[in-house]
Amino acid sequence: MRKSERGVETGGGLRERKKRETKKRITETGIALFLQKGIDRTTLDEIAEAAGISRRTFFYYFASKDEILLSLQSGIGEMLSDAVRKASPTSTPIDAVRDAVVSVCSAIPTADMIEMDWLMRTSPSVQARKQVSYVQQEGEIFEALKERWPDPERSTALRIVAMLSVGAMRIAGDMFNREQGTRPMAELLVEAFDSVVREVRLGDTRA
Amino acid sequence: MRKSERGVETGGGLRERKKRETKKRITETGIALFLQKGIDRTTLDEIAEAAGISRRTFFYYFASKDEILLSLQSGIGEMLSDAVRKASPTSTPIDAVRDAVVSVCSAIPTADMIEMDWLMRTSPSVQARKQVSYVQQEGEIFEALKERWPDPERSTALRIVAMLSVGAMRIAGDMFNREQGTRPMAELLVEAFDSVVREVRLGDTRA
DNA sequence: ATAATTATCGCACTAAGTGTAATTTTACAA
DNA sequence: TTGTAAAATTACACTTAGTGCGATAATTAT
Repeated sequence: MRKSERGVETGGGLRERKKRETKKRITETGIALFLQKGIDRTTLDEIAEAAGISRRTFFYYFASKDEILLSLQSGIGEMLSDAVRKASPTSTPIDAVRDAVVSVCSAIPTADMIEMDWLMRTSPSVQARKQVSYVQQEGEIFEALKERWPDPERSTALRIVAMLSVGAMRIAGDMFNREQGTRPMAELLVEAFDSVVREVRLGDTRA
Repeated sequence: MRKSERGVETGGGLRERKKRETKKRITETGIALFLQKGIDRTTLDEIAEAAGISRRTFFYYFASKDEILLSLQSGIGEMLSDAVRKASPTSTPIDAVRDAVVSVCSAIPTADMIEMDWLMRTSPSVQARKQVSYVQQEGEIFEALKERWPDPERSTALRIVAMLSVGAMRIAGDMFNREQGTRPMAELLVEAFDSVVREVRLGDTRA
């Protein structure tokens, strides 16, 4: 009888589901507290208690407090790389990245983006790690581009494309913040990429 | 009589001189320990004891352990900006930055660079802060470029130049590390800037 | 000399993060 | 069903970074 009661649509076993739920609960309560009182004034004990776990268990899921935020941003890099790898062969590398970034970012609600953007800027340590993640993303984009356009002659050009792409993303992010999220990120991204491409005439890089 | 004994060539008062000496002593003993046992395995107590000060006094000079390293890198940004502001009006913006970076880096002994480079890569937190300093430098370079080429029409182009410059610096840094400091930084910088300019045809950006 | 700064220090405290070992929960097979 | 291996959760003690505060000693100015 227990057997029939036991998880009917348990997506991948009870254990993993619980784990996913716990991690999600920690993340959500953590972010909620961060938004309430700021990252620095939120202690791990508070997060643990609010999430109904012990202090020690927190470190079973995250290596540090900052990683709550970073865990949200992770996964985006992979989605981006995948999208780049599937890019149309007729497009320019930078257009491929642009389209990938736009499509990935479009899936994120603007409200969430504003919150994340605010949190990222409040704590210096998180801001520092964000920069690191930018560098990582640049590397991932570069690798994806190399797979899609495997001509070794163009390798340097592709690295520059990756650099400029991340640069455009940062420009768009700054605009988004400056305008308090009035305009959607996708729009700002297109603008930023366009201005970069225009200034640099990157269209020529192809073929 | 005391009056005549008192500081003859005290460069700016006894107090300031002592302070400078103490700060220098902390920095040097700190770096020495970092190189011996790594940043993470060096505690503040060890640094303080080796430098002959109390743990508390350390925080009178530095806000954190990492800042020992960062304090060395500080000042470079300013030198860079100054050099850019004094650039020849006939040169291309990116060439101005290139020359500035090369001249500033040429003043740093290769041995020191290898040490610093190694230290920066060992500790994650320091690495993160290094990325932040890159972003700051990009901003400073951008501001300097705008002063030198004040045409508002070109502002975006200058921001991209600043981005690409920092990118070239990072590329050169990676090469420097990969080659274990076999070739001088100045040479690698010239190469990196050249390849960036070549790929992107940045010469056209002028005029 | 005396008074005002300023550097140095000690102490107690908070909070992040780690090591270890015990305990509970889940998975799986006899 | 039950025993057992593996994984999740917890408690406890510990190290270390960093802060607040107040006392003390050294420098400087009057």
